[in-house]
Amino acid sequence: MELSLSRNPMAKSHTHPTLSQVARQAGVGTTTVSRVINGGDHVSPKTLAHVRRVIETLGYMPNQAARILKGHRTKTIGLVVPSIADPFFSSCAEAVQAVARANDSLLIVTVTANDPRTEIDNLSVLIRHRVDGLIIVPADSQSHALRNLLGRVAMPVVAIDRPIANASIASVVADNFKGAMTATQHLIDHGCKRIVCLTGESSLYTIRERMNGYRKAVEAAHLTPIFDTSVKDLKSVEYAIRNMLDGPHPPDAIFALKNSTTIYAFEALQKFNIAVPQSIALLGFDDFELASTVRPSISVIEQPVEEIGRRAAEILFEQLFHERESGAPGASKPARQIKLKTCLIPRSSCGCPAPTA
Amino acid sequence: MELSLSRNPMAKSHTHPTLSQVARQAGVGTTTVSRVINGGDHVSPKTLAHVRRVIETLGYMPNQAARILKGHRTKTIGLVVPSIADPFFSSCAEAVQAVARANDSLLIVTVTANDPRTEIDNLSVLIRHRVDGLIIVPADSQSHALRNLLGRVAMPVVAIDRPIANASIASVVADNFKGAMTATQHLIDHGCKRIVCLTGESSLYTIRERMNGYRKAVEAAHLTPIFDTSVKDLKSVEYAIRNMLDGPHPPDAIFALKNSTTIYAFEALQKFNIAVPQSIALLGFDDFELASTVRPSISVIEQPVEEIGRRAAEILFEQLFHERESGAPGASKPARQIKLKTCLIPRSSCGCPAPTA
DNA sequence: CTGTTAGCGCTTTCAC
DNA sequence: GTGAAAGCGCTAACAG
Repeated sequence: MELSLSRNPMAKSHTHPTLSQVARQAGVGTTTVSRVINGGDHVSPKTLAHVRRVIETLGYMPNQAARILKGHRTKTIGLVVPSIADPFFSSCAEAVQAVARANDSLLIVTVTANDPRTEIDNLSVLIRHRVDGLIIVPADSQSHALRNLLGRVAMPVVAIDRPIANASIASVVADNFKGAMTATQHLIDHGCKRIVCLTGESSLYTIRERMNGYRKAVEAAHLTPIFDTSVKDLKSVEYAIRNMLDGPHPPDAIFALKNSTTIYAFEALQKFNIAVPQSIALLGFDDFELASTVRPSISVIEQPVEEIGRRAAEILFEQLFHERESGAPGASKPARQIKLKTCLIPRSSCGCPAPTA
Repeated sequence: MELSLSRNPMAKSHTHPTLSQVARQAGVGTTTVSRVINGGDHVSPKTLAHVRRVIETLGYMPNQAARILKGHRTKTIGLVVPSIADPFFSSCAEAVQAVARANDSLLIVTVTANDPRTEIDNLSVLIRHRVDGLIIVPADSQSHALRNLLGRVAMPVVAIDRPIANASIASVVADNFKGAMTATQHLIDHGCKRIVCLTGESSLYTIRERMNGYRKAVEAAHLTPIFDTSVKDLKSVEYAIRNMLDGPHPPDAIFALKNSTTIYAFEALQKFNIAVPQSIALLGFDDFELASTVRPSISVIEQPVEEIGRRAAEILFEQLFHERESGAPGASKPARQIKLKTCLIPRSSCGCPAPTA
């Protein structure tokens, strides 16, 4: 130990001051400093003030890592999403971060691009960092590897947007099935008979659920389900629509199962000069910013995006809380599986009168 | 020490296994295990395989905190933004996280809602967590408190979107001034004489820069700058436009300085049945998803969003790298101040022919 | 190749 | 009220 250091603030200037440096500088024991930074109980007002001043002077900031090592929480939670740039997930993320902050925790975000490998990688990094809990949008609801990893890990996890099959892991998702059913029924109520369902990435849980909801409603009305799972980008949507138009039985409605598909369909319809909703009605799953601004305005099924993120985070911190209380990893109650209601927003593209708002 | 524990994997099941548990279980020293998890050099293939197996069995994951304590990097960087839900910042965030990942680091995101208090709070939490570096969108470019905090902190920082005044802190921003000038000039080239500039939050650095660019171009053409700094939401924009329309000298063009303002203006114009661009041309700063889909499509100045995030992150890791090399906190070179080019995307609303794309 | 040992910065008994 | 000392899980000399 070179005592000279303690007197010279410049010496290790590029390194953070430590608690013991503060202690030495203040002429007190490390315990006292520790007490001061943890609320200052059981410290005489005088020492308290003095130590605080030294802390201020040195610009001391406690090193979280050291605390963690003593077995405490890291005050961080991990959020694993397919993409941050996607408005759906970024809104979720915003909500999650708000709850995290309210619980005095930080949010670490990683993105998977829906790749299971990347997902596992991200998770293991987060586990190494000992995040207190995890919120995850599973790339593959069925993944074995994922279920195993999560199963053996000693921390609360909640899945959002897509549940994790067969796992006792809490989840918060939108009611995709019912939402799609409502949407389809609405189109049927408008008198549509040939409703085409444009899916996109039909391997995803959410899309499959929506497909099922659509099928259910269509069949209940004794109509024929018509799927197009080939669509992917603007080009493919244009191609698909062009084909239908030229076919023997052109559709009278399009139900698009995701945001981007809805927009592509809208653009294609616009390009082909098809009157919406007169010739073909359009309804999309998931709301988006300018849906009400374009002409005609686009009717959609809205998901409670922000609520999904918020609820998930709340459940996570609840679990964290119980875990602390009961010592055990609180697998006590069966994991909550929450399904949030969606909401039909009728605008013009389905045939409803334009909202006066 | 209760030796019994070491033999019984169930004993502390809800706690992560430690390196020494692995060592004991494998019948080797801790150093060996440490070597194994750090690449496995200088370990006999046999021991290596054996230890790996034990690690696998126990589901051991190294505790980052302990490593950090040994003076190593935390492999985390902090990103402090006004909001994650905002497409601009979420795109930045996505880019930053990509670079972080490429550098084997995690991204911690916190949001300030442009509140200086919250900003300082967030920063100090991040510093406690000893993030390796910081990327920040300063709420207030002028803030003293911010400059001080950042100045004394022992880690690289780069500001994005808005620089930090008077501070030797690297920054990556768009060339707002030139972008606005180009935009205004373009409107002038279209023959516009009375170009109204709708600002919104005129206290922000970016907005002020854009205002200056607008003024410069307008004055160069011997026209009169017309600002409306009052606009805030759809209502206020409608009100402002209504007023101008009813006034003695209605404008022939609107230059909106931010995304939401552009959209509000578009909606107001639509609502009042003003022909765009024939009666009033419209040009916005910052591109947005459906700008090309609405009718008329909206011309905008596009910012290299993704590049801003990427460059900032790259600079950060560069600094991190140099810091490690030279030991010193690498304030060697003067901080880089990067200004990225913007780009005019002419669509219909300014009077240009609709792009054929 | 492998193990022993001394801390990293902090919290926490347990004495004083 | 206050401090000494023992670790938390890991890495890094330094011996064998």
